[in-house]
Amino acid sequence: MQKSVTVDVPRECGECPIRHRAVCARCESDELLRLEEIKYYRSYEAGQTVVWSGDRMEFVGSVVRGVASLTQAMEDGRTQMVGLLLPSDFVGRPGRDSAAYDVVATTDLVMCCFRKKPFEDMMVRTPHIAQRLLEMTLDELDAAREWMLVLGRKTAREKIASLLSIIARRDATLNLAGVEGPLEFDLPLTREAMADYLGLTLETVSRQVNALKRDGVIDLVGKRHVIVPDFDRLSEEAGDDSDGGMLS
Amino acid sequence: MQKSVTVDVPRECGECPIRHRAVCARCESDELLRLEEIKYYRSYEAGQTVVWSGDRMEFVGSVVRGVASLTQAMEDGRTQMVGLLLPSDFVGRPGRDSAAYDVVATTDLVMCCFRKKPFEDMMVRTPHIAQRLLEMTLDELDAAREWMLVLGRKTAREKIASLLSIIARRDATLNLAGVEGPLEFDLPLTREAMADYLGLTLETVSRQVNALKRDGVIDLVGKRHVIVPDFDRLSEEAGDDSDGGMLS
DNA sequence: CGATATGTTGAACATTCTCAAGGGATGTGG
DNA sequence: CCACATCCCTTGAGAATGTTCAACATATCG
Repeated sequence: MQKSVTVDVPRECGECPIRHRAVCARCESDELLRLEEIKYYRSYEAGQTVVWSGDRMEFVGSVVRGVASLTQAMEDGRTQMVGLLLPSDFVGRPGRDSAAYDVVATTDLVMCCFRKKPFEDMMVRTPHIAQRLLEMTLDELDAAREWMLVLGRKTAREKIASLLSIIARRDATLNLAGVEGPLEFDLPLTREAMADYLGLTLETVSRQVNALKRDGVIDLVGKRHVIVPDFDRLSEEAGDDSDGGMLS
Repeated sequence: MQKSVTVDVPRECGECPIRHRAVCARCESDELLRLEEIKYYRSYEAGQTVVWSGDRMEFVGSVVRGVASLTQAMEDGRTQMVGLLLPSDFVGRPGRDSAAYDVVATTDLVMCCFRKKPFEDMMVRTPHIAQRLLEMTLDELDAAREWMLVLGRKTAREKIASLLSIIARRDATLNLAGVEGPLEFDLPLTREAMADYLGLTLETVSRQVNALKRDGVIDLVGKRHVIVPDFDRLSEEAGDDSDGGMLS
């Protein structure tokens, strides 16, 4: 069942693909050396649960490759995704020892982990880490508030367009491409996961995705590969300021 | 128009009512002295806007008394509240110079302010402030994620119950009362503000508040004073875990 | 007093949900 | 290689929750 996943991640932080965006972004080379001593990699298959809500958090870490989601569930099964973790995002909360949310790998996933205690010790002695973590947490808070607008006030169609717009934008920044010209990316989420992110049902997601396709806002190759011929058009459909609102 | 508001706030941080919960909570007495040098108080009347989204942020600070809200608006007027700031909550983001949200006083409000630059300088030299700010930001992020569940997955009735439950809880902790026995508090929000918080219309808020009253979940004195005879009952109506989920 | 802000209530309507059925694609065991 | 199960997705029809629009109530304030 447990397919072995090849972990071709550089041993040295200097060559790490998320070196300049992750929690270690501000570290000097001597600080990196100390991080290297305590870091280790873990891999997960798509669908695997990384941490269960309520469980003891043994480690914190960064997403290196792949996508993970934070979800919250009610007893009756209603589920809301509350975070979409892309490469360089941080998982875990220093100073808390049980997880508040389920963390699930939505694609194959590689994480750079630190056992919690050594990391907390390092945080105290390494202001660069705490500074960067504060900055990242503030960014996440902004993203969460952006989502609150999506969840509370947007229509189903706008919600879908918003999600596509965010993924497209993050994908573009990760690949160092601008948002000019056509964008193209793979959806890292099933229709159900999109529904959980957007506070919709998967049927509504399916209908609205296909409606956007019919209207030429997006094009689909298969079910998951999305082409955005005109990013501004997508932004309009998302109800965002025409002049690309600057998110993260 | 600008009614003068009496500012009877202690000049000394040692006597400040939010001393142990605000961004200064971890400061030593010498650090407090330096904060005292750069702090100043500002008062706002209910309804006044503290900062406009997009404006230059001249200061950051803490809510000392009263309630403020963070709201985000779309061009067509749809509005979503994304933060409810109660005493001890922090306003402003160090390292950013224009406000991302409208900040509005929903009741008369007293803030303890620091001009942004001196505060940022102090943050660099005073780890206790940065540490506390990180902690508070992580708490806010948790609260935002809790709200995402409310916005995305709860019914109108559950949304109202959730909001009342949160206000009741924060009010109780501020007054050092437990959540045992009947709770009582004033709603610091109009029906419209509640609607903006919950992603509803004000009509739906009105109907559901009165439905909760009809069903004996709450009692009302006037339109704004709420009595909660049984907090567990309210939590159930909110769709929360029966065993009071520990929020903040 | 009239003007304004806040809150309530009703009836028609719309968007989204629910329930149900079915369509590929992939994988597995016979 | 086929039969079958499973996963993911699509589509339809009816139901339901919440919205919209409108009227009215109540309180405060100048």
